[in-house]
Amino acid sequence: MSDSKKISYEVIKRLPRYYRYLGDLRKNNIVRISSKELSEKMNVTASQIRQDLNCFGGSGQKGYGYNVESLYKSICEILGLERGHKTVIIGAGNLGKALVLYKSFERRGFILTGVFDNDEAKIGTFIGEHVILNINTLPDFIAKHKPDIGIIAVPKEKAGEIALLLSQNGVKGLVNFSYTDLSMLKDVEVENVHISDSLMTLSYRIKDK
Amino acid sequence: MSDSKKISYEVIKRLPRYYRYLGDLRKNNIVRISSKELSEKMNVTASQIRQDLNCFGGSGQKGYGYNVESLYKSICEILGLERGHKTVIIGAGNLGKALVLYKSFERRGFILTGVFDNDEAKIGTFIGEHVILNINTLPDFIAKHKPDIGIIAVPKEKAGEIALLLSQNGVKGLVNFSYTDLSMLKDVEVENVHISDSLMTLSYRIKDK
DNA sequence: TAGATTGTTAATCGATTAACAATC
DNA sequence: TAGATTGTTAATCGATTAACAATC
Repeated sequence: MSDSKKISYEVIKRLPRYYRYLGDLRKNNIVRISSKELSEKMNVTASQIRQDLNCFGGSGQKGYGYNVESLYKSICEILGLERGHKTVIIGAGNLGKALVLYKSFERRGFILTGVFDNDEAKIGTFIGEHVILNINTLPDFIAKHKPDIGIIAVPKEKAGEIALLLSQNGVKGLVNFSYTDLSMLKDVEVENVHISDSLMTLSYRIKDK
Repeated sequence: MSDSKKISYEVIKRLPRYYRYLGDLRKNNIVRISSKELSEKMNVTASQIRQDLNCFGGSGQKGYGYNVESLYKSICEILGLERGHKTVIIGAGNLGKALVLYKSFERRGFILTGVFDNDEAKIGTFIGEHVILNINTLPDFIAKHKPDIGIIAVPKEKAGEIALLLSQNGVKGLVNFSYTDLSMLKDVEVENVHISDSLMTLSYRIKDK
């Protein structure tokens, strides 16, 4: 019941992975699982699993393990996925387009409410069922629709400015795909997805092979 | 000079970020920088920077700091970026298409040599200048062109099979975009880019705002 | 009841930070 | 020389793992 301990970022980053594995178990109609069994599937220690899950109050049962369905639902709730976050995507280039068309976000409770660009040639055209809106109308749009999350898929030169615009208008979180850091911002949480960084890290790891 | 200490994954993951900041400094014709100045820009401790950079033998100079150009080049070499890794992209869906058209990879030394799909309707058509090849021809292609890195942008049901195919044919590293883990594989390094996970983590972080 | 498995405390391990002698 | 700043050792902090009493 104590939600008071601070949960480390390390733990939070692992939650989506637990959620994924539990989702699979659930689909396969598996009703219960022990930390030991799950640890073997996920290739982590059982001890870590018990520690992690205990950050959110005992969802297991001694001598039995964890109920898959109820643990799945708990994690969903802890992550705040049941709220149906509204998102906007800024940037209708190649990546932006791919993100608009990526249906899986919606399946996980993220609802795309608007797509924006500053290119006159693109504004008014469609990506799937989404019309591309003028970036100038973003403040009004946010005031009206109150999206939580902004997804930034613009060139790095524009990213800071867009991030500021979003946060100043009340967007709470950003996913940043541009090749720059947006960590200087107050009042907004930022998750960076730097695909280039992953490639570089991989490059290092395959050096001696 | 001692390359013998083991470098932790934590440090390796930070290298691309150093590389990015040094690249910016370099573009602005800044010649030298101290760990203190860099720490302020990057919002980390100077101590961490010195520790990190020292994993690879002293590239700094006491009383002076670090030479931007030479440190930039060192990190480039440490990451193995100067080798010009050949890549293949598997999956010509929305994400695959965006990745093919994403020119920045090439700028950072990753050379796209082939794009593959299993959809007859797509095979033979072009994305930019790249023709989509039949997935069945992948083993021959790898034997001939020897790509290092495979980028997996297929639905999760196919990902395991594709990963196995790539690794069995000698590809050394994988970047996995599909919503599943590919960590069970031997003989191949895997970097996961789970965009959904970032959204979920963000969802948690904005809960109380 | 006996067996299983959690929740949780204690021990270990590793990463980060602080401190400072070495030296440019 | 005096000042600056590294490389590196030592101290601290936090995360992971081990252990086990509690209990279903």
